[in-house]
Amino acid sequence: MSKSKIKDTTKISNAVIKRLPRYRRYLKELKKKGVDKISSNELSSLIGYTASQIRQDLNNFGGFGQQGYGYNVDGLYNEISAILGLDREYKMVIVGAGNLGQALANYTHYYRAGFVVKALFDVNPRLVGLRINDIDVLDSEGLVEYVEDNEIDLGIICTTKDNAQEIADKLCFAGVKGIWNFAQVDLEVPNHVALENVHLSDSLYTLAYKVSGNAAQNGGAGFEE
Amino acid sequence: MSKSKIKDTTKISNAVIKRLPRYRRYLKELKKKGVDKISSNELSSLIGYTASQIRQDLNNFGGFGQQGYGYNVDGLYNEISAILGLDREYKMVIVGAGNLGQALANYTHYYRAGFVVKALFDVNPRLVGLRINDIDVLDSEGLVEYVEDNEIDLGIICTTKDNAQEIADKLCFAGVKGIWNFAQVDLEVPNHVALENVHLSDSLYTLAYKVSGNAAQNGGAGFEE
DNA sequence: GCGATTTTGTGCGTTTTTTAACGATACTTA
DNA sequence: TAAGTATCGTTAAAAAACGCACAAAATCGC
Ligand SMILES: NC(=O)c1ccc[n+]([C@@H]2O[C@H](COP(=O)([O-])OP(=O)(O)OC[C@H]3O[C@@H](n4cnc5c(N)ncnc54)[C@H](O)[C@@H]3O)[C@@H](O)[C@H]2O)c1
Ligand SMILES: NC(=O)c1ccc[n+]([C@@H]2O[C@H](COP(=O)([O-])OP(=O)(O)OC[C@H]3O[C@@H](n4cnc5c(N)ncnc54)[C@H](O)[C@@H]3O)[C@@H](O)[C@H]2O)c1
Repeated sequence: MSKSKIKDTTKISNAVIKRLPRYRRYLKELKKKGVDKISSNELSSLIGYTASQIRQDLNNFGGFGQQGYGYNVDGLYNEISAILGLDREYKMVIVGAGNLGQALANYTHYYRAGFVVKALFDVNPRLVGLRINDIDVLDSEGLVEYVEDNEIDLGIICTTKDNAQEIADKLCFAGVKGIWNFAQVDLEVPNHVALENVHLSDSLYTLAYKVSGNAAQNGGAGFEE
Repeated sequence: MSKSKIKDTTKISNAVIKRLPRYRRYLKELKKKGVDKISSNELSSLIGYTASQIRQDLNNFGGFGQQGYGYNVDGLYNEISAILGLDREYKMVIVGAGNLGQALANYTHYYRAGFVVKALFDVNPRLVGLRINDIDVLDSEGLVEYVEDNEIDLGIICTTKDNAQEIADKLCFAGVKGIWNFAQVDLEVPNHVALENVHLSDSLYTLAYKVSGNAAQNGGAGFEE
């Protein structure tokens, strides 16, 4: 499927990466609708990025399209999935079995996408021992050992912000490859560990800014980011 | 406090706005520690943005600092809070009282910050009638009327993606000023309604990208975004 | 099978964003 | 109070991101 042309994908800008999941979402919809092929122009009017940007984004990874034809929906979907690393399974633990930790554990879609929550961890003895969506809540004393023994790939931090750095340190020590952080704090992790923050409050405050008189109104079609 | 110099804040770039909540978080910490003043250089080594960028960002809104001194922590915190629109109260409803809707309703910090959840809405009769964190779960039949009657400012969408656009339409019709969307879909809203998306899956997939071999490693101190 | 048409991949100019440099200004201390 | 120092606000330069335009290549219709 992919051409033999070798691209250096080691320094793709963050802006490009952030758009990939969005491409994938639209391609998934198109697949579901039974659409076989799509041109950058058609994609553009769906997604809201310029056709030029779409072509340029995709070309960072390889020539997935064909002149005069466009892109094969199924093929492109698979390529992007592979680029994102979604063609494998990720073992995860959630640390902090409170509101958010439980909500994530109950969310079944990730499992289907290859993200498997193996265990939850908490310090609260009233939570330890529970089963949430068939996943055990374990005592966080055993976190490091569990992560090591079960070769956990990703740690999800859903504790209060005061404990987050400590948890992150433990997770990194135990060998996770990435951390998905929901605590409202910026964590320090070693270079070889990936970090993705979900700062919900920051997002809400951004919304407040847009709503309050200070901000310019969205002039366009409701796309952003 | 603020100088009389008039700035045109109607076309501040999104990149700047996204950094404001982060400035505010660090200033809050400094306040808590009893720090009175801070220079752009000191802030830089805390936050990880260049001192130059910090000064330029802040200058978009006014000259909050003083030469030879720096910035007054308390004053700057208040200025940024005001810019973000956090010096008022927002009335909110959550549509979709599932995992995520309940997690948000249970989260008490937003209340303190002026974001008050007035009601949850759901179609599921088994959820309607419940009280979550002292907030009623109402039948979503009455959504439009409730939003109109109670002058709700913001709608939070926590339903499945298939219903999200319909809910958004109702919320907009009923007069909300902004929508915080957690459904994995890009919504269309009128120009005068602000929209902020939290695409959790996109964030997770970005993490997968960074973890998978494709990505370049984070060369620095663990800061990003 | 061939010409008209479509559409990509890509070089290049433009815009946006970030970083650097520095004069102006206010603080600090002796 | 005045010299010296710290630090901002701002302008200029550099870098990054984006969009335009077009040649090359493949498709599609006849
Ligand atoms: N719930 C939300 O809507 C929301 C919104 C914005 C931000 N957040 C952030 O997400 C994080 C979690 O939020 P939440 O609402 O689930 O909080 P929560 O209080 O419901 O849950 C936190 C859980 O972490 C556990 N915990 C604390 N220290 C721990 C440790 N050292 N090891 C293991 N477990 C530990 C607690 O026992 C608790 O069960 C917080 O940092 C919060 O600021 C949540
Ligand atoms: N929970 C997570 O961890 C998670 C992660 C990523 C994305 N999301 C997204 O967030 C959204 C909510 O997730 P969730 O886990 O809370 O799902 P959920 O299924 O637990 O809750 C959805 C709720 O919405 C209600 N609902 C459906 N249609 C409605 C309508 N028309 N009006 C009012 N209520 C309606 C349902 O009855 C249900 O209670 C989904 O779009 C999901 O894709 C959730």
